[in-house]
Amino acid sequence: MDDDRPPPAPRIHGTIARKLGIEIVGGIRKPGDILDGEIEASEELGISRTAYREAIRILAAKGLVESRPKAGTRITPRNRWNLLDPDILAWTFEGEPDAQFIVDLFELREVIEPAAAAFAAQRRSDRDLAEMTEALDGMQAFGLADERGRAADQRFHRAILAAARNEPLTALASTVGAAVSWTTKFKQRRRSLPRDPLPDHRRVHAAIAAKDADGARRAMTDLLRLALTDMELPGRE
Amino acid sequence: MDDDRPPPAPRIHGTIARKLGIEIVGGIRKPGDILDGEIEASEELGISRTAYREAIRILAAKGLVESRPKAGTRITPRNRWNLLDPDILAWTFEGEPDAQFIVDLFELREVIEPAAAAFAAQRRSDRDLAEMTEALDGMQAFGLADERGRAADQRFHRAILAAARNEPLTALASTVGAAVSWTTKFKQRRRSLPRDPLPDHRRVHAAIAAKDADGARRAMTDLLRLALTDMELPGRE
DNA sequence: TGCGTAATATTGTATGATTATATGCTTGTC
DNA sequence: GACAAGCATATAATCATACAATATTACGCA
Repeated sequence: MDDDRPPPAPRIHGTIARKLGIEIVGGIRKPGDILDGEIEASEELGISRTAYREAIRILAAKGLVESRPKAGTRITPRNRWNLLDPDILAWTFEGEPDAQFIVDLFELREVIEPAAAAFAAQRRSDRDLAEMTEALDGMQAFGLADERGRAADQRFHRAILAAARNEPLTALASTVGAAVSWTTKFKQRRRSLPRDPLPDHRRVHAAIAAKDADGARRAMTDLLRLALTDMELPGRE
Repeated sequence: MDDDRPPPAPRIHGTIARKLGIEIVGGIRKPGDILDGEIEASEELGISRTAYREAIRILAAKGLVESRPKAGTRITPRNRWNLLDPDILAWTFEGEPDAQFIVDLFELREVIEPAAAAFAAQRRSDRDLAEMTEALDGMQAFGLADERGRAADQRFHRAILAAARNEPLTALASTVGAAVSWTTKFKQRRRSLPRDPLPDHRRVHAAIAAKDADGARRAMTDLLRLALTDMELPGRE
């Protein structure tokens, strides 16, 4: 089921798509803007028109741009963007994401993850639980200052979504993962790691292990609340 | 903010991407399968290699396939697919979606929409409310047997998500919309329209109008429960 | 049997030419 | 002066072909 195949080496079209994507979600290019023509743009980038066009196709597939003959390729309004697309999310955090966006993302997590934890408590297999345990141990062993520790953190949350046995829900894993990784990055930038997040995680784990759905839901809600307040972000409005 | 521009005329790469996409999500082509080489495939379809490649780029952007030199283009495992992508969702419902998938989608709605309704009750503008009112009137005027009535139904749910003032949440609108439209289609196929769904909707509307967050949450939960039981789908497992 | 190495099939990239499309202007009409 | 119809044209869409890069596979060697 897992694919241990190494990720393909980066190709030009992907590289360009990423570059343009970052510029778009980062606000350097705004909705309504019209990109340069294919010939001009590809020359400017020093690549062929073929590669450039394929990059545009990628962006169009994610709803970032829309191109039509004679009119050119223009950036679509934000509400047409597939904000939950893993690449778009990654590109968003490549730059300096809007504070409100992070708050929104956490709000979404507070909707998704407690429910997922409750489902997971009911439906988990022993293998799911083992995966969570392993991830938690990884967090403890390395700490969130270490890259491996952060990866374990993501693995924990991902394992819960997987254990919920709901495919569309699982598809949100990358969304959640993006928020998770940003959290710790953000906190470390502020040099404020006031609280050890591990006990919160252990409580969630224990509830899922005990197949206590309501407990898992509550524990996950607490975990998220605390994580958000730790970030000391401005509230809504 | 809305874009009243007519949708671009269908192009070849989009058409082919759609065709292949439907075959993939429909299970005709399975994860691990390797597609024919570019030259062979494009000849078979009667198109140029360029157009075929752009179609593949679209599918790759949505996580359906992955191509590498010498190895060919292969269909990725399901857990890599962006199931929430609007196109993938549409393609899924183009064929005969798995019953379990529909159940999962409703489960996701039961997580998302009640929370969205609660947020909407707190944050809605008068304009949001007017949009919901209009949509509801449209449902009543045309009924769900009419295409315009179904469109109004989707508009209602979309308006609630929009009123929740949370961008990532709003991005799930197409996901929810797909489930909404499928619901009525499914029910009508069974020739069973046992209950008028309008009162359920009115209750949600009233709670949001009154800025009653908890009431909105409950009303939406009820609405979804009833809609699901109406479909008479088999339960989990 | 294992490892290194090279042959080779396949995708990736580049270039140039042609076609189709919708825009925006121009013209004509009221 | 405003508006509608029609056309010229810029632009993306498609096609065709050639060449480069890459990773798999098979082969040969230790």
